[in-house]
Amino acid sequence: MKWSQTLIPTLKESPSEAEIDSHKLMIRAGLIRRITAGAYAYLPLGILVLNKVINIVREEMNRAGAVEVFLPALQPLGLLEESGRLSIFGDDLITFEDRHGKVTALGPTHEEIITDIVRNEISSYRQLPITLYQIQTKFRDETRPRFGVLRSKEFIMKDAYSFDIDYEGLSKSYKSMYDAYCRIFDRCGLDYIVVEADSGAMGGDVSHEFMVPSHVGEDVLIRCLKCGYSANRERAEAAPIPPENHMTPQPLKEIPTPDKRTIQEVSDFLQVKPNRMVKTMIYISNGQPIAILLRGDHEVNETKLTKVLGQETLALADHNTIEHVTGASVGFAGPVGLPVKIIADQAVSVLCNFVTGANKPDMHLLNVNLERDFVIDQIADVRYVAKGDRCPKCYHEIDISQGIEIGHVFKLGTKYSDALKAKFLDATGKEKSMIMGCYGIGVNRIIAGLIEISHDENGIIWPLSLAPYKVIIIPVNVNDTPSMQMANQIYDDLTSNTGIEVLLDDRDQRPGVKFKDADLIGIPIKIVIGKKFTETKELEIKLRKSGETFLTPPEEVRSRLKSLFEMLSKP
RNA sequence: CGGGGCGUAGCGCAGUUUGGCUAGCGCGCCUGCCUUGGGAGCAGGAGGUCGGAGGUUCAAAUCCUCUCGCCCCGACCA
Repeated sequence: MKWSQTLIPTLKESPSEAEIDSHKLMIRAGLIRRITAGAYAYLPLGILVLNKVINIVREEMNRAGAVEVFLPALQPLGLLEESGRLSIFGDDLITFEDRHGKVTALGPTHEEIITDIVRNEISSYRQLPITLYQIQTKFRDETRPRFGVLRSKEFIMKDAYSFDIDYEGLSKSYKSMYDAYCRIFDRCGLDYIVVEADSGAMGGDVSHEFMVPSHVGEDVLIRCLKCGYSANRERAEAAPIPPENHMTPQPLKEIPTPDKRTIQEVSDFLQVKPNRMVKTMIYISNGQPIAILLRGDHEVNETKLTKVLGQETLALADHNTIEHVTGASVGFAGPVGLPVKIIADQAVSVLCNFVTGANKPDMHLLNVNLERDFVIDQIADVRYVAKGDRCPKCYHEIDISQGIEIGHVFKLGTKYSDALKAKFLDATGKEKSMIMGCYGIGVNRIIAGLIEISHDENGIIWPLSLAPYKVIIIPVNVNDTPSMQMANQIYDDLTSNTGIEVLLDDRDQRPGVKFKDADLIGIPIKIVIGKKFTETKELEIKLRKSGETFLTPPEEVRSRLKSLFEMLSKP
């Protein structure tokens, strides 16, 4: 491609709408333009990269034995109702009413559609297992789109669904997808880590997330840098905190704390550290109020709590309920004398002489102790891992960082096949639910994630595998006939004889402009035709990443490129 | 949805507090000259419903009301 014949609108200045590096660079390098909040147009350079990613994904899916389909963006609400996810997606679902008054959704994901197809078309174990996938735009009315294509209202996702006759088969399908994901992200040049995840709204049990560590990531990574334990925030566990056996219980004491409601306020007022305090949170579970005890510096993990309670519905109690249950306004709840079921987090169960609310207005209790002052119904792990916690496997201090979620695999089991009645007859003629797995990749996020970890002050640094063009030819002076002839000759040769994607910067711009633009758009290899060519007929081949330069006579360009490609392809 | 901010040329911004000539600046764009190894220089030029609607006023980018859009923090989120 010749620069003058395509559209690569680079910007010298950073657009004000962008906050993070990948977003800024995608706009400055002319990959994308925002059309409205959470929706982006991909310009010529952007779609070239997008297609590179898609091709890699498609190749690896096919290699893993998955079969491609293409599903509609339009979805009837009925299927979502049938699976019970209409209310779960709620306002995230983008819907509209058609001319007949029928309400239709823009698909946020496709479990229901694919399951509907499979239940209609597959009825025998002889047709299983099968894994179907598609690469398609998904729509979600995110409450707050941000960071460019990292969180947008429409985004491209590769989603795959496996159907097996038993759990052993599911494990094989899962493993096969998991391995394919590793190959995909490796080929894209991403540094990623795999974490244990909770399956959340998807249902099912086993789940892994593929994350690119990055300070702009919206997901939390809990890792042990010693033994390799890794999990996401919902899933991560900490080693139990050992009991404080050296402390002797002190007499219980009531103390006035006028208008001190939050842990921080009480902590400052009483000069007691938050980790010596216990907060009492009133939840409504199955219509009944229950109390959750947490250390003052810890946060409740509702995912874990839901599992402990075995309840589908769980919500914080409203202020009226709290006052009714505790006898005091919000901020003064405590376990002593509380007439409801009490679940204590493990970290609370090892404390002595702690501070709690007194269940009286403007009063707290000092030197509260378990057993002596109140009894609990259950000890459980219901909190998020916090700084200072230790690894549950090896007791090394745990590391908390952030990451961008680029892929997620789930073992779903029969959640959807039961709900949607996707059944088959096994070899003995018995009807069974299909065993499902689902596997997603955020295609746009791969691009943004890659840029986050691969750029410098001059712009993007593409790996060979994703680069929109592998080589850019820069004739320093387009008005110098010999240089231009040389540039065209190499361009024609590479384009027609090697299949290497080449961009020829034929613009009549000063060299500085062209070098800066080449760096900004991140082309891995530059071929510069300039002073050296005029003097000695040599071309300069320069690498974007390292800045290394090789002087090469024109007839050796192809062989030089070949060896450089080999070098750059190595991880 | 709560809090904060912004909307003036393709991009980045000043001007708005305290209303007042033809609405400015940098980058980009067009023409010419000159220049050609890291975002050159000179000269000339094009480009604006000041987000939109209504109002106050002799006069509105500026004040008032309504409205639309965008960004940030939080809540939310496979």
